Amino acid sequence: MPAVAKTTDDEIAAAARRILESGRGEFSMAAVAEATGVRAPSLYKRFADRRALVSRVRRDAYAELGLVLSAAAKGSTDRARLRAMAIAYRKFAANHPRFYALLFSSDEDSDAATAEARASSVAPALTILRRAAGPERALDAARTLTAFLHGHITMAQAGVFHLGGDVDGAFKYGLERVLDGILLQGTT
Amino acid sequence: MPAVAKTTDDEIAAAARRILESGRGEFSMAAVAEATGVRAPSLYKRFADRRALVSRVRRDAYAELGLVLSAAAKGSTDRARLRAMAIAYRKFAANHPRFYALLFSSDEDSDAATAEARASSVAPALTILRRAAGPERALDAARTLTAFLHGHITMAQAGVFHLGGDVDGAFKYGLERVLDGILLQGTT
DNA sequence: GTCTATACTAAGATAGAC
DNA sequence: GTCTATCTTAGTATAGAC
Repeated sequence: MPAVAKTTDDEIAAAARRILESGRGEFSMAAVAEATGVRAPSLYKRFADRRALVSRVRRDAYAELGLVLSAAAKGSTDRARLRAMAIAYRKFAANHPRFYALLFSSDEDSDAATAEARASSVAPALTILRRAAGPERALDAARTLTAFLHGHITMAQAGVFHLGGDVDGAFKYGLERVLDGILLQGTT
Repeated sequence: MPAVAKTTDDEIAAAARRILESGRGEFSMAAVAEATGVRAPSLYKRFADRRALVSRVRRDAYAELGLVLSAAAKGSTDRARLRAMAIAYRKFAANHPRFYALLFSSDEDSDAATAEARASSVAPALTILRRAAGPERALDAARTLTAFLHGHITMAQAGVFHLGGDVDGAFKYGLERVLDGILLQGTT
C-alpha cells in the first residue's frame, strides 16, 4: 500500500502557513514536507512547484482576511463600521505579519482565483463606502483607506516609527483623519 | 603593486545600487564585485559582510530621498508644498522601486547613521506640518501622510490595484482627502 | 588590497524504484 | 503517492599566496 495518501493539499497548505507565521522568513519546501510528515519530492505530486503552493496560501490569506473583515463590520453608523473594520484589519496584520505580507508580495500571481479572493475580501467595505463616500468615489475611497492601513502597518513592522511618539496613537489619529477626508459630510 | 586599490567604498555602493535597481531581486556580492571590476573576496576588505553593504546603500537611499523632498518643497501655500513633496515622493519610488523598497526592509538596521539619515529626510515635511497641522500633531500628521503614500505605492507595485479604475486618479483623490484630514481649517 | 581556490550552506526540483 | 538518491544552481564567506 505505498500508493496510499499520507497527506492532502489542505494539510500541506496549512503546514506552509504555520511555518510562514512561526519563522522569520519564507517557507522552504523541505520544511513544509517535514511538517506535513512526508518527504519533499512528494509535495510536487500535489503542487507543480513552490509558486503554486505560495499561491494557494495567498488565496487562503485573502479568504481569512475577508472573514475577519466581514465579522468586524458592526456598528451603528457607517463611520463606526469602517473604523471597526480598519482596526480588525490592523489586528489581523499584527497577529499574522508574514501571512499578511503574502498578500502584497508581487509574484505576478494573477490567476483568476486569487483576483476573486482579493475582490471578495474588499467587498464589504465597498458596500459601506458606496453609501458613505458616494457611489462614484467608493473605489477611490477604499483605496485611500487601504493604502493608509497598509502603509501604517508596513512601516510599523519595518521599525520606521521608532523615532519617538506613540504608534498606536498615531494610528488612531490617522484613521480618524482619513475617515474625515473620505466620508461625506453628515456621516456620523 | 598588488596592494594598489582598484576600487573604493563609494564605487562598490554605487554598483550595488545599480544592480539593485536594474535587477528584479536582491544584489549578490558576486554581482557587485563583477560590476566593480574586482573579485568577490575583495569586497570583504571594505564591508564586513553583506549586511554592512546593504546598510550603506540604504543610507544612500535616505539621503537621496531627502534631497528630492527638499528640492520639491516649493509652493505658495503649505498645502501646495506638501502636495508637491508627496508627488515627488511617489515619483522617486516609481523611478527606483527597489532602491525605495530598501528603506522599509526590516533588517534590524538600527545604527545611528541610518536613524539620522531617516530623520533628516522627513525634517522638511515636519517643519511645514508644525504650522499646518499644529505643533503637537505634526508627527502624527506626518505619519498619516507617509503611511498613505507608502501604502499606495506598495500596493500599486504589488499589482493589487488592477481591479479596474485609474490608479493615478485614485492617488490624487486620496492625497487631497488625506490633506483635507490632517490640515487645520483655514490652511489653503 | 587583491587574487585563486574552496568550504559551506541552502534550496528547488527530478529520476526512477516500489 | 511516496520514497531514496541525486542534480543543479546559487550564494556567503574565509584561507592563504602575492
